[in-house]
Amino acid sequence: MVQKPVTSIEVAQLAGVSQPTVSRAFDPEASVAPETRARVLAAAHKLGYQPNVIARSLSTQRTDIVGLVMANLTNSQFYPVVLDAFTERLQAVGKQTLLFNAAPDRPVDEILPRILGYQVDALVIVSTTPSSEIIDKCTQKGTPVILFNRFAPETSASSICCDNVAGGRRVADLLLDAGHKRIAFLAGIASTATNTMREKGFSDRLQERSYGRPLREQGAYTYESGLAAARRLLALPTPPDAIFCAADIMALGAIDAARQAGLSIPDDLSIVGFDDIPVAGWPAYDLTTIRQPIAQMVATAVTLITAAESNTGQTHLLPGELILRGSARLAQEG
Amino acid sequence: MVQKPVTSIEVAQLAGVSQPTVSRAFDPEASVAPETRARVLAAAHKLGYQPNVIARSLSTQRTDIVGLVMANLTNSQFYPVVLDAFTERLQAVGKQTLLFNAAPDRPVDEILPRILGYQVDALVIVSTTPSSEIIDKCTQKGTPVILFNRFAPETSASSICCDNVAGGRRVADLLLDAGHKRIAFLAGIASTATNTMREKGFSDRLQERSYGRPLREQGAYTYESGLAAARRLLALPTPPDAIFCAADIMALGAIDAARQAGLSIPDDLSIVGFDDIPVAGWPAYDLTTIRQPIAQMVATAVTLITAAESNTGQTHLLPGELILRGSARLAQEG
DNA sequence: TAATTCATTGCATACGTATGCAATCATGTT
DNA sequence: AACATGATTGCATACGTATGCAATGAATTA
Repeated sequence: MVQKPVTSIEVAQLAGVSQPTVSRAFDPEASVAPETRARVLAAAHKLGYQPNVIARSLSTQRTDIVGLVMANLTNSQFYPVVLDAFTERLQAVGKQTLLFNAAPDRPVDEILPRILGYQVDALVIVSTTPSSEIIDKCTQKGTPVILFNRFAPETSASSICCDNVAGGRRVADLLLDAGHKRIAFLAGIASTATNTMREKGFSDRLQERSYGRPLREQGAYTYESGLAAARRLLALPTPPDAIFCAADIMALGAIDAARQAGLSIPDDLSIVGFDDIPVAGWPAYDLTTIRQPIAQMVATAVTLITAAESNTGQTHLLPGELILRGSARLAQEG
Repeated sequence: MVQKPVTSIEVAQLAGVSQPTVSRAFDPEASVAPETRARVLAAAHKLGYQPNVIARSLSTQRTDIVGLVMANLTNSQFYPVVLDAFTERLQAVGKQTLLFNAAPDRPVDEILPRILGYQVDALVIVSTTPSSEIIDKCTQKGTPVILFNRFAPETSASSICCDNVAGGRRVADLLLDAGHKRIAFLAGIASTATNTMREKGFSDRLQERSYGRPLREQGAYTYESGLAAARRLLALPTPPDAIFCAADIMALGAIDAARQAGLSIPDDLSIVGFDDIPVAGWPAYDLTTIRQPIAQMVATAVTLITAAESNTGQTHLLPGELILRGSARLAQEG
């Protein structure tokens, strides 16, 4: 038997107060006599009353819901970690996460209006870039847009990124310092900002140190694509002695490709990734990589969300950290 | 500059109709003259009007939001796949996902009331079991509760499970048929239903075929725990020649432990997992396992959610599928 | 003691949409 | 031609909570 929902009115009747007083009793800031509040809360508990957040939202014009748009949940092994961090941080500040799955084949622009219908307090978009028009539409409606690991320079959206350029440069130095002579870049999807920036930092630094252009193979941010691209590289007449992969998940594929080819890592081939997903630390892979500072990135995002002032259009660049493991040769000491 | 939100009233004025007519124009079932609807939709488009789902919910008593409580998002590699499937299926039927992170150290019971405040249409609880009291409280309030991969027999919650017992039995047959003589079970967290059922099916079938009790080591549904537990097993005076792991993620750790011990898989040691997470199919692991039918499980859950009648307390048991790969020896032919 | 201040509470109403009911009008029926 | 039928539409109101404002009463001050 479904009982009809308990409202603040019934609590008010039981406690012998008015409905607004019940409302105020649940607001820590409100001015309510201590014994009144106690009486109301007791009545609420007795009736099993739970404030209706939906109704409150209608009145306050705030939902405490953050829309989170995410693609690639399954394959990346990176975004589950991001999602975990987001939900936890948001819950900690009393906000909830409305999750939207951006199917890879459909443009984000289609689902954003639906999300706006839920009156989310903010919109975090991970690993996809909506059109500038739709971003500005959201902002005009008062919904701040935060891009995670993407850029949209000419828009009103804020961006939070790992410093991909610096990371790429750091890897270039690592490989050159170790004395590598045939260096390759295994690219992620070419149109993504993460790939562009990482490749740019990597190539620029190689050129600065007069190495020239690295070999290049195209991957697609999946294990399988990394495996296949690495095989192509290793089948070259003169295969590379070091591969920088635009993401860990592809680096894992590259490691397996190298092992299948009978190569020893890092003696025959150094492999470096980017992200530091959990598997990268497993002894089976022991992948040298650039760690994205997920905790700080998420913390920054949550700060932007909770900040009263609408700080739009900012870009926050957080430094990655080189994690030295066993998959890449190091410079000879002494 | 934040423009004030567009409401159905303004659309009505522009279209020259009443507010209720605007509301009806957005309801495909409602009786509205075609040209009226066209005029309203045109006005809505012109103003950038998007129905306020929150306000609608207050009126209809339905939010089209499904609460999804999830633990272990990061470590399992299994639940991201489930989450992906859920959000996609729910979006396909016009529902959204409000995601709650059940921190491992905090009981689910604490966050359920908060979720109820959002008036979710249904509550899906994955990989955690709330108390019976709180389940019944939800059901009484009209919120159906669906447990995913958990049981709560004496409650009003529905359960959707892979047939873990049958899966465990199937693995027992596989290992016995292959002629294994020293069989071990690497357990997940002992209090979970998944572990209990898998172990029960496995042990029962072993006994039915008069093998006796398997060796047993305790894991915790993480890679590291699988690695450590497998090491303990392999350090025994007479180590096992086959290990059934309660979850793939632990099986991966077990494989790495075996390799580090210099063992060859499956010649020296067969390893079988459960779940069929993406990594299980990678050539580096090539793990024989029982695949959980995630798509069907999620489809069943969504059917329960969308079904008009409140079908509570049912248990849906879906069969897993044995995926034969290279990590387990097979019976000799002929 | 009278005046002032402040805390507490209730009243009235707003938030944006959906829906039962009645009113209107066009169409078809006898 | 009078009437029945059915499709559209508007009116009034409900959904549950929050908040500006006024009213009340107690406490403080002169």
